[in-house]
Amino acid sequence: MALYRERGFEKTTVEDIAARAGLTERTFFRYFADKREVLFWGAKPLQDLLVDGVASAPAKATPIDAVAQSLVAVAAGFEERRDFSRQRQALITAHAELMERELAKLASLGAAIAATLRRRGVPEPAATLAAETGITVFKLAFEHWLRDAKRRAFAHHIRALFEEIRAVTAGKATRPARPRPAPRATRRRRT
Amino acid sequence: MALYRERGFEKTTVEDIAARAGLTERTFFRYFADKREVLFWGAKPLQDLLVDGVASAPAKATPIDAVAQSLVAVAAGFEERRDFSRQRQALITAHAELMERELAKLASLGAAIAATLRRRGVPEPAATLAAETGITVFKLAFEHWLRDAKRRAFAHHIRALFEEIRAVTAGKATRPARPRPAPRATRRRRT
DNA sequence: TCAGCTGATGTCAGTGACTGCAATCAGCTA
DNA sequence: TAGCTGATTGCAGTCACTGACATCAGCTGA
Repeated sequence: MALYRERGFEKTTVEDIAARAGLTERTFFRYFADKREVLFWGAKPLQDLLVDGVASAPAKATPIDAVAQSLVAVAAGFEERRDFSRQRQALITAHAELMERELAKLASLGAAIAATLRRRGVPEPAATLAAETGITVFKLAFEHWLRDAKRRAFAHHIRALFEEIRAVTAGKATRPARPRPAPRATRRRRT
Repeated sequence: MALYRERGFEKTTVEDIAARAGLTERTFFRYFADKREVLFWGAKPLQDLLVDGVASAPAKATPIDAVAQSLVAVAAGFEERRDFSRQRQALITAHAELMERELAKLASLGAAIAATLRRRGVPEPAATLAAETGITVFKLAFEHWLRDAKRRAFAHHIRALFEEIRAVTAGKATRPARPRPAPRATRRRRT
C-alpha cells in the first residue's frame, strides 16, 4: 500500500512491489493471484468472523437480525484501524479496477452469509435477500463511519442503517423528518 | 459472444475478436476499454431507461416504489431476449473477471438511480438504500427469471422479491410458517 | 475536379501483467 | 551426509493494452 500511495496504482509494477518485499516477481504471483489481490489480503478472516457470527446467533433471531448482530460484532475490530481503513478505501475508490475487486469480495461475502443462513434453515430467497441487505448496509455504514466527523462507532452506523433500510423498504422515510420509536435518531448527510 | 462461447473467454484473444469483426486489434480497443467490455455494450441504454423511469415516477410514490416501478417497466424489454440473456449470463457467471465487471456495472447503475432519487428530493441515506435494494432485487429476480421453469415474466419475479425483501427487513419470514400480523402471506421458493 | 480538412482505421513498437517449466535452495530426516 | 520436500528463482513466452504516427475515406469549398 505504501508503494501504491507513493506512485499510484498503475505506476507501480509488480516488480517494484516484489523488490520492496525482498521477493521475486515470480514469488509474488505465487502468493497473490494478481496485482490487485494484495490489497484484499484480510478478506478471508473477516468472512470467517462474519459467518461464525451468523451461525452462532440465537436460534430465534430473524435472519436479518442474525446478520445485523454479526455485523455489529465484527465492527468493533475495525475501530482501531480507522486511519488505515481510510487510506485503503481512498486508494480503492480512486481506481475502478480496485473497486471491481472490492465489489467481488463483498459479493462473495454475501454468498457466504446466505449459505450460512440457509444452513440455519432460512429458505430462499429470504436467505439471499437478508445477506445482500446486510452487505448493502455494511458497505454504506463503512463509508459513513470513515467520514463521520463525530467519530461515532462503526457499529452505530450499522445499526442506524438497518433501521433506515427497514423504513425505506416499508415505503417510509420519504422525507427527512420522521419521528419513529427508534433507539436513535436517523442521521442525514451530504452526498 | 460467439467466439467466447466457442473457445472460452481466456482462449479467445482480442485479435481473434477483431478479426471476426473485420477490424484490427487497435480499432477494437478504440471502441472498448478492454476485452471484457464487449459483453456489456448494452449497459448504458438500460441505465438511461431505468433512470428515466425513476425520474418520471409519480411525485407521491415512495422511493422504493419509484425504483420498483421503474424496474418492472424495464423488465418487459427483456422478455424477448431470454435465450440470449441466459447464454450471456452463463458466460459471465463462469468467469470471475466477467462477474467483477458485471458487479461494477450494477453498482454504477445503483449510483445513477440513487442520484436520480436525490434529484427527486429523497435525502441520504434513504436514496442510496432504496437504489441498492432495487439493484439487489433486480439481480436476484434476473436469476430467478432465467431459470424459472414456469417461465413467469421477469416483472413477476421483481414484484415478488420486493414483497419478500420487505418482509425480510421487517424481521419476518424467518421460518416458512410465521403467523404474524402481515398484510400478505410470505412467498417461498426453491434455490 | 481537386486541394485540403477531418475523423476513423491501420501499422508498429513497446510495456508490463501473468504463466509454465525447469533449476536451485533451505531445512529436515534417516 | 545423502535424500526428500516445499519454497523460491530464472527464463522464456503470451497477450492485453497504449502511444505515436501513417493512411484512408468522405466531405467541403474554390
